[in-house]
Amino acid sequence: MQLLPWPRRLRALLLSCTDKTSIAKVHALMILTSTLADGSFNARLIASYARIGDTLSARKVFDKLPQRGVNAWNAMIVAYSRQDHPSQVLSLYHQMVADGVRPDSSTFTVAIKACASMLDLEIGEEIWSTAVDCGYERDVFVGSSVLNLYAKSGKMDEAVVVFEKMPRKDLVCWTTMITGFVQSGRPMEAVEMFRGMQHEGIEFDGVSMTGLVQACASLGDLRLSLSVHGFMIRRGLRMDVMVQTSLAHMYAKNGHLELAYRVFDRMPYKNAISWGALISGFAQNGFAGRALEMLVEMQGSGFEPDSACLVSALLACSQVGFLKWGKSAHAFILKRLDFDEVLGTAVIDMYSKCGSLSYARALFDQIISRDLISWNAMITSYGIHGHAEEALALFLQMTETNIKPDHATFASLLSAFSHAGLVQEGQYWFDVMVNKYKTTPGEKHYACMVDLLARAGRVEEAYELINSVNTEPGLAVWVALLAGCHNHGKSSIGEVVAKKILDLNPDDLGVYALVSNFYAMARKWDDVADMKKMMKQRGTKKVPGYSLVEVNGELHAFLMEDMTHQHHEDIMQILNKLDHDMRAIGYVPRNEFLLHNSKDEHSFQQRKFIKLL
DNA sequence: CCCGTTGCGG
Repeated sequence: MQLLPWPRRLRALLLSCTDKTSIAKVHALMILTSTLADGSFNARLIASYARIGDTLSARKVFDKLPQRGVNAWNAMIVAYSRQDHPSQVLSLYHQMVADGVRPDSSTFTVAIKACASMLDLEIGEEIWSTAVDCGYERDVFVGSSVLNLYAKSGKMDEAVVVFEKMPRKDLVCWTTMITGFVQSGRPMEAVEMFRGMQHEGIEFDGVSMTGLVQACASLGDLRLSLSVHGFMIRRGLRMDVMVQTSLAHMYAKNGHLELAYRVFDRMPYKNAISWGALISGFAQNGFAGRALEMLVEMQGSGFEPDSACLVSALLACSQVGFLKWGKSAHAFILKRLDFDEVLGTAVIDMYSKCGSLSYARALFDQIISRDLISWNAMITSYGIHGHAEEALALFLQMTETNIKPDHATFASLLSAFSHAGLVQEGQYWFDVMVNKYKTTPGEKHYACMVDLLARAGRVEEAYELINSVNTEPGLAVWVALLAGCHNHGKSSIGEVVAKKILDLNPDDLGVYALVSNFYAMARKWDDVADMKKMMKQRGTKKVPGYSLVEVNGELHAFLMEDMTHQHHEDIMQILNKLDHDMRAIGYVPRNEFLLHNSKDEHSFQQRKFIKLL
């Protein structure tokens, strides 16, 4: 065997080390031979410790070095970056600059990546400008890192400026732009970027394809999705877990659950995220039972659900008011997972939607990590349950934190006032929102205000409010106004509004029921007949509304004219008694809301639904 | 030669 000269043997030895003891032996050898003083070798030793995840030993070597070259600094910085410690990366970067060591391409790349992961645009831009001063403006690595910094900060227009100035754009640069556009909610531009990359003759890989698939997912265009899927099969792309999971999610998110399941079922290797893609798909498309079933199946297959899976499961429980399962999901989280903002908010939302407002509030007060959406969820909960004073109290408490209310916060607050019928308060806070918080009111806010005024019978004022806005209001606003017209006998405005609603051609049966009831109130019998006809046509295509009640951990579903419940007789008896008692204290039922159509088909679909649970 | 892009959730 031919002996290599000492330094080269050391390098080969270090590369072959896979555990701490063998690295320590080479380390000792380096001390003996004084090789540690060599800037390129001490960096390799640090990198070796870092590669096996032993950042602490790497740091010990680093700290003991008599003088540190750029490679030693880089090795240590990369070690922290690998361990996902961006703040350590930045602190070392600053120390290095203070020590008078000139950073290189690798240093800038990793330092800017650290800023991107901490969403610190300001420091990132500062480092970028230092990099430009040091002559790295045209560097692909530094450049792609900067693209990612802008992308993660939601500044895609700035990213485009940098991107277009880059003399050489490689696969990673294009991919960063594609995923950046997707994450900024601009999927169309992501698709255009992919086309641009193809046009430049740069071959795609699994990562860039994942970006394109995510773009398809958020566009929700089935034809595009299918053609992209076909394209990757034709081009023989190696399908790894990530690509397949993103494909399954693309179909699942847009309600094509059979297609999603087909992709999922054929995956040779699955992980918790793949399961999560399917569970969220079922939950978000109203298949609560299937979502929960999959969570159980997942555990049966030996996978530990992660926090995203539980968020979807909680959403499923919220939708059907399944408190028993929601509670066990909560218990699972306490036992196995850490509460973050998302998970905490999902549990709060579940308790609230399952009727346990006090549990929701107790949890809200208890969890440490609360962000904007957590506050919004809690304020919404009070609003839904009709507690406008509590909603306002919470809002005021929120203004004392450093979390700033956004458009959704005000939408929740205004909706709380509208549910409670507090007109003056609603108007006051609408004014505060516009003038103090400089929040431009959107569709939702106008819908709340119109609802608020219309419920109070101030239909003309509501109508004026709509007309004072430049943009054409959407369905929700008109519906709120028409409900007011119906309840307060305002025929003339109502007729205009009803026509607006019908022009929008909504696919919600309840909306047609409202229009029909309005016409009945206005004694427009021909229009009532038209509405009934239209509802009958559309009604057969839609699953009807139903109520779910949980008793002792079991869900019971109820829908019109369905007599399949095992305690049907008893329930009817109690309902009749309640109806009698209510009438006795002055309740007048509003029968015009009742619909009678295609009961047999509905009952059948309902039974199918119950089976899924 | 190292460094940059990477799938599910409120």
